Amino acid sequence: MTRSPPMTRILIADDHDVVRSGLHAILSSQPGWEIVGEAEDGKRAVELAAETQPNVAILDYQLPIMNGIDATREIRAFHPDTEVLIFTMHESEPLVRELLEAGARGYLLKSDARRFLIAAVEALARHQPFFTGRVSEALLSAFLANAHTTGDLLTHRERGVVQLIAEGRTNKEAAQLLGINLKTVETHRAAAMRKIKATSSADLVRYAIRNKLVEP
Amino acid sequence: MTRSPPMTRILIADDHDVVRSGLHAILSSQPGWEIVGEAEDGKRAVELAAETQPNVAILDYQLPIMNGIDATREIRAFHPDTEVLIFTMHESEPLVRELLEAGARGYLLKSDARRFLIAAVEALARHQPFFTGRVSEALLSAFLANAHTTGDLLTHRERGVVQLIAEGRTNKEAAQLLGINLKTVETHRAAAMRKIKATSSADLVRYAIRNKLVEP
DNA sequence: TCCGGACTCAGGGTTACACCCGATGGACCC
DNA sequence: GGGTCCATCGGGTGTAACCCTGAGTCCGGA
Repeated sequence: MTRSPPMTRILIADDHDVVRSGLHAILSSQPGWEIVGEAEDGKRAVELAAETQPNVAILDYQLPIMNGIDATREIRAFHPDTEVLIFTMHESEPLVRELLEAGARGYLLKSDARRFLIAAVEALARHQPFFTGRVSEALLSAFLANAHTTGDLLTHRERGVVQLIAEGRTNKEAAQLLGINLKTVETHRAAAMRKIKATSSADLVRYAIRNKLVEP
Repeated sequence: MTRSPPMTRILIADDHDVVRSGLHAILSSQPGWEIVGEAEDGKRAVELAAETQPNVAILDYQLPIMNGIDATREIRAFHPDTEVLIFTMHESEPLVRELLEAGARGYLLKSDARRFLIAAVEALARHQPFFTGRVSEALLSAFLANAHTTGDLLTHRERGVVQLIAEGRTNKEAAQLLGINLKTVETHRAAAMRKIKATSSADLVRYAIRNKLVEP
């Protein structure tokens, strides 16, 4: 079943189907490239990555249910051979830091897609980093040199909980989606609210929007 | 040069080339449909509309240089036969009002693209309105009938309550600030959430941010 | 090897909110 | 002068959220 030139297997995750169509159209025209899955939220992306074992996973940063950072972490944890290309609208350096820490090795702005998408996937398939915008490999090496410049930001779990709450989920729903106990969600939520100095759920939602965890 | 079945001539304007690729892939597979131009900003969209005289212009709302509303106005002013389909990420009622006023007759959410794009273009090509999401033809006719009754979905009191809640106040605090009873606040809040179809406080906060009642 | 942080879960209590029912008074309008 | 909408207020009930404390596992760094 395997062919002599190894296929580049690609997974696409974006909540807008027109973007998925666009990526599909651009990528599938390349010889030797194959779209092995399309997901519309982060949770499904992780599942599909487990099923299809792609070489490159192209993830929108703003994904429902599970954001791009957490999805990257999950994918990289269980399938280190899968390289993750983050595909996003915005440029934010704290964001990039967290993404690199999570294991992403590519960062492509949507406005650069047509020019650099092919090159980005080629680079990732060779396990080389690829960046557009102000992000550069220098940032990567500088980042990897001095590790823990991350301030008192939220932990992975806390961020995931905050996102779900900001999307309108109740604590109980978040617990079900994350597969953990309600009490654990309450703990993470309280810790997050303490860290970001939020005194109400509305504060938490506004924080999530400012930090692009969810869309307004 | 003209063919017996009249072609549907389509103009695409979106600042993300991957979205343009997606639209192109979906639309050009339809028999009798032709993409006559692609623009990446609003100014270019107006120029291309003048050159190519499309039947349907698909405009992203968030366009560089000239936004979707102004582009719609220009296109409709000089080429009333060109119907405008607004293609956007978000749903915002004041936005829709302005767009309808500017002359757009279609409103399609990007998340609904694959399901409804074909139907939307078909409708527009027949000079019929098309909407997805909470927008409906009823809104259009009601809007065109009496401009000011749909003026604002929420009443003054409801909007004030929504704003305070989105700022992080509790119902009780809002009642004290407004000098009314807690039960009254609960009534207004419930009415507002019903009207804006919010099922959680987070939905309400995001609505308030979208409509600029509060800062993120 | 010890220590701290992250993640997990739990009990028990108080408060706030959601949802159901109801009502009154006033303004506007045909 | 009777709709219609808005704004105001109330009772009752159940659920969810919030607050505090404690405590176990696991992992990586000093």
